[in-house]
Amino acid sequence: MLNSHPDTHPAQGIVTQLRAYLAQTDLPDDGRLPPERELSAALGVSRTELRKALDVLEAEGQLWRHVGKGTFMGSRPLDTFADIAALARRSNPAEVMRARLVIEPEITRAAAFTATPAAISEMRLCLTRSRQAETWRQYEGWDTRLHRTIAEATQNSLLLGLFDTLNAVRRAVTWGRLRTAPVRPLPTHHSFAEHDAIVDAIEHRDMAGAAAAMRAHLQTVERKLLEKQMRAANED
Amino acid sequence: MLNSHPDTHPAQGIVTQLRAYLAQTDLPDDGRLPPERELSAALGVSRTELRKALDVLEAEGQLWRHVGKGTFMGSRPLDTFADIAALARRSNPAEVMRARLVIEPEITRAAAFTATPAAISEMRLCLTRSRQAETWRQYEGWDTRLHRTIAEATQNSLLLGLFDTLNAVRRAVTWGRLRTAPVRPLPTHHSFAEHDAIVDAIEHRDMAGAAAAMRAHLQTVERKLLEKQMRAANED
DNA sequence: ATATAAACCAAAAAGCAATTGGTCGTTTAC
DNA sequence: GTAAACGACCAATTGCTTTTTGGTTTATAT
Repeated sequence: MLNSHPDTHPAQGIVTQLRAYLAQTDLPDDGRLPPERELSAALGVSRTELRKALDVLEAEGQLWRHVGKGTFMGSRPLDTFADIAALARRSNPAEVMRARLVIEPEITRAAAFTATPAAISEMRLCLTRSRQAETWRQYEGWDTRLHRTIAEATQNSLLLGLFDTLNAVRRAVTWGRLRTAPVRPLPTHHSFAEHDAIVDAIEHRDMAGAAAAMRAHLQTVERKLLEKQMRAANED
Repeated sequence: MLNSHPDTHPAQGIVTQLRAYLAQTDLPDDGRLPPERELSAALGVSRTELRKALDVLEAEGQLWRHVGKGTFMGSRPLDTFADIAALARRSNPAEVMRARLVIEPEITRAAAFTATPAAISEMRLCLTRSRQAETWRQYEGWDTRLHRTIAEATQNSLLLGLFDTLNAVRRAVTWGRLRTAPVRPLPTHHSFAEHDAIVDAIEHRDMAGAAAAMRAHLQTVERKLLEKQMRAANED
């Protein structure tokens, strides 16, 4: 009825019409444009033709669509670059250790500012349990839980998420054969005193001290790891 | 006040009763045990007393609980927070800002140590382009790229991945209506000088200075954001 | 005093209806 | 005759409500 003269390719005209609409219309913050059914009615074209025009713009990369979600301007948001497996593949133990040295002291510093008494007593529990551990596996469990409790104490779910990601990559990265010995942790294990120092600093709201203690602890872990690596290399 | 009294008599019996129940009962695959209300009825004890017993077992690390989920045997599954959308849903602009303040200065510090001349000249390019930006969208593009170039300069793919995660969450979080104004960035925009200071410090291998400059920059951004929020609130 | 029962709370889950891009079949128009 | 238009349907997704669940508080009773 309306376009009684199909002189040119009709789709092309609808594309320009759609471009004009997008240029002059205020889109919401997320760049979402109206659903196809509404838009086709607003533009006075059929949904079929509108979809052809949208196909063109999508091929040009100017918008992206998804069933149930809608149609959005801009480029499709890259989903989950935080793929643990991919990260672990690209990374290596040395990088993980350096990343921990960058991230965890600052998380500890923040935790010293925000930790609740409940969080601190949970840290103390981890200290006690890790000392009572009969196997290295148990010890590692409490050690991991201590570090995560510190991250939780920041009361920042995003920081906690980043910590978890870091932790997941740490476990996923191949640490070669340098694994824990089957003997039980000795009471002179370096981490005990270092963990105590960290929690003490947090309890005293000593932000600088907490960060320094965590950094010192991780540096010790790094050194021990290198020594193990050396020994393993010499055994070959 | 906490555990001055061992109070072995009442709770201890329920703990053993609960242990016996857990030993003889077939739990589902996920290790979930009945809700407290059912379990207390089944064991013939009050919920208060059952909860005391559950507290003991939880402190021992034999089970974990979560509101809305339930109570489960074993150790709490370290929920892999790699999902950007889930993180964004749990987080908020204030958390994102705080997380940036915790993470990015240290990344900048590390970058000051490892940045190559090529990386530094790319940072300089971002500075120039951001000054030439005609729209806020363009400016944001170069600003984002500058920050990412700094993260790349750490030459640590894991740190870069964590930065990307942080950045993705930042974009995914709903910033409400406080969006960029449609005017072009003024030459007196605070970020210009601050960005310069960051890159200068990196170029001079001044790790402490680079971290401080980044922290100052982010604090300015935070302040400006709060001002915007205030203004938006007053307009309502 | 202490334990109990009940009520309430917020987080999480489960269920349900509405929305939305994608697809197919039939009808309509020129 | 051919292509557009229309309608119906589908599955993914969202938004909302209701239910469940651990955690907390309050009043009551023993």
